[in-house]
Amino acid sequence: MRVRLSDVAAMADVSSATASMVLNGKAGAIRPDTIDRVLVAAEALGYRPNALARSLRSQQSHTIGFLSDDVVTTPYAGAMILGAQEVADKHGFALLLANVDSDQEASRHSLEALLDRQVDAVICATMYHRIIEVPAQLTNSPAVLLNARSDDNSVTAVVPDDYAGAEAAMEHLVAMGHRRIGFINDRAGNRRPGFIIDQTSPPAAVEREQAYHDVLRRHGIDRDDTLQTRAPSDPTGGRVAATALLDRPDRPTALFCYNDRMAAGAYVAARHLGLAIPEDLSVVGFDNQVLIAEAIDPPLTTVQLPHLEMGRWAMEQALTLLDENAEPRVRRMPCPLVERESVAPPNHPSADT
Amino acid sequence: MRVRLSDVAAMADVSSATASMVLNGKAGAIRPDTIDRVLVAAEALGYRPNALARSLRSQQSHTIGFLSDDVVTTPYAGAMILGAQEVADKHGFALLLANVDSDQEASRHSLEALLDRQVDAVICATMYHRIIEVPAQLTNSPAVLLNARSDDNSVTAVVPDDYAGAEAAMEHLVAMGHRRIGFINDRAGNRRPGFIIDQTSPPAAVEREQAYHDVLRRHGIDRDDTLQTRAPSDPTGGRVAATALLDRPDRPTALFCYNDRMAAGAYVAARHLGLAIPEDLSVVGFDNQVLIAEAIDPPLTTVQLPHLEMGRWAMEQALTLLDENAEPRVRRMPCPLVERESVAPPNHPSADT
DNA sequence: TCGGTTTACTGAATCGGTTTACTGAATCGG
DNA sequence: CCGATTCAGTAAACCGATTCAGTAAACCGA
Repeated sequence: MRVRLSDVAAMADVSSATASMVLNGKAGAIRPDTIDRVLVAAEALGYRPNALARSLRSQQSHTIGFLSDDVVTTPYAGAMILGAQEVADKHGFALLLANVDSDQEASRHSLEALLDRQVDAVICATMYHRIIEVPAQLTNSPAVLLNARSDDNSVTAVVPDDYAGAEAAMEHLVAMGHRRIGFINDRAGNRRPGFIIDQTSPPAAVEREQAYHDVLRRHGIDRDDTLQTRAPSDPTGGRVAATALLDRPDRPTALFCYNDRMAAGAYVAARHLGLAIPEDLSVVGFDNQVLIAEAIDPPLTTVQLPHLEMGRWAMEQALTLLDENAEPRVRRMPCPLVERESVAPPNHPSADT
Repeated sequence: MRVRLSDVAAMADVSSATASMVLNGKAGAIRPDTIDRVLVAAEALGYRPNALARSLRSQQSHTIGFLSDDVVTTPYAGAMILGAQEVADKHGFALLLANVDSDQEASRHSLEALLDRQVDAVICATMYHRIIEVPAQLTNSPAVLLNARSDDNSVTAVVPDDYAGAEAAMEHLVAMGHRRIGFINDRAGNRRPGFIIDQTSPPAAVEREQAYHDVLRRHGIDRDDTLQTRAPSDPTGGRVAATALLDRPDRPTALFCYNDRMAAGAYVAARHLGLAIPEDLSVVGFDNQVLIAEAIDPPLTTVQLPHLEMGRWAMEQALTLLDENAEPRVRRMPCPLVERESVAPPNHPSADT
């Protein structure tokens, strides 16, 4: 079997207590030559401590539970996990995965599987920016919400700053000279709840809409509600919505889309109407789904969701929660604008200013 | 703190040995009323066994290590993890994550972190179908390769059946009446090795090329090497390669692309040349990156990489390896053709048959 | 009534470490 | 030269379960 501490101790001719202290750097009162003997023996035998035994005694598993609500449907998960992973690794922690789905019972079970394994903390990630109800079982152990926050902000959380991201996108369009800017928002609804429950409409949609209006107002552009619409957040939804917005004389010169998939749909609509991007129509998306943004022509200017950074931050917080019990804080992570080639000054600047 | 088994035992007025047996269903020789007392006590106290202690004693952590070589860069990871997760969950196993990168030293360290935690088996996943050298540390514990296989097939592994997938794509094109079919393959090279080392050129590229030629030959279509080209596997590579293939009088009526990103590039090339898809040009991709396939117009017919199924299969194998030690086997998972709208019969059937 | 089984449980060892309290020897101050 | 420290290290308890060997009581047949 595996080499045990006692094997090392025997070889070095010391007690396992001594060997333990040496290998853990608590060798304050151990003679240098003894330390050497232990070190040499450990090396010779290729000793690796049994983390289970260590955790049991020290009541610290050096493991963080990562609970997420649907790994497969979005490619976002990877970035969040990687960010968390990266930080965990640097601190000698490992990530224990569990995923919850719409089945309440199964979800509780998954969470308990994590807790039973004595994870030191859990990171609770959602695939879309959400406001969730924190599972009761989580209140005992340190928890960080990732891409979600609790309704009362009583749990440390990190979410994308959708408002600022949308603001940047809109400011960019306005700076390019656009005055008539359409907004295709997500049609909220039929998000299946799950053990994690939406309490209000998705923050992303409301924040981006707010930013859309605020930027226009700030620049003295009159509100025109016919320029705003909602649709399912997929390419088809985007195409249909964009067609409605664009197929008229006073069409907007730019479109701000809820996400890149809808933006891709808007591209299709524009082409069918004979509108060239960016000459006749500028488009900005959201998410920076590189797969889409680089696959469509021209490459899409969009706003990045900082999944990697959020993952990192969440793990950093989780780890600090282990020593200090800090006040819960909610971090809004910036969403930088990623400029590609779908935005240009309008061909025929509208004259409403 | 947490409720321990001894707390339950005390409440039920039995020894912890008895409580243990009752709760583990080995209560063969325990009186029904005693069983009840224990059950009631456990329920009342909300007892949950400490998995660490249990694992230490039973020498089984009920945890599988999931080692992967780069979670973030591709959206494939999610599906593989989810598949593995799903099966693990069903059997009461959890997934412990680790990722390796190009840094050998760091990678060894990650793997050891898994092994130290006494994972019962390890699934070693790569983001691209590869032939890898299995890390020496893995030879002791059960291991399954996911989306990769070892050079000598001495380790159980599951890979996509790239040959059959490409065959299906080509047969589909031929069945639609195409005789002049272009093939844009991946330009192998500058794949950074890593602790996991490529030994030959990527299997996906060679298998798909083989299938391309075999299908043509099978249908008596003469080989025309000017219809085949290679490029970096991104949209730009696809666009450049497709332009070269299409911008000539005897252009192919269909294009088989190494992946969906290149196919998207081919769309761009076609449009610039005034070719309508699928009327003037049929296109088939590979990967079934839904994000791309549904975002471009028309939706892309492509071949699916069965990541979810491979993830499931790998975990199933890993779990069976725990009880029986079966012969290593290598499974080639089918890659189904996903028909969308980018394929149609050729406009002007070529006359070379 | 008595030896032998069964029944229904318990004590204690164990997994592989960590940590505390303690001890024998060396050292030191006076 | 003696009692008090310091030094270097060890025995044993402990983390929270599982499990084997053992035992007291009940039961059983002759």
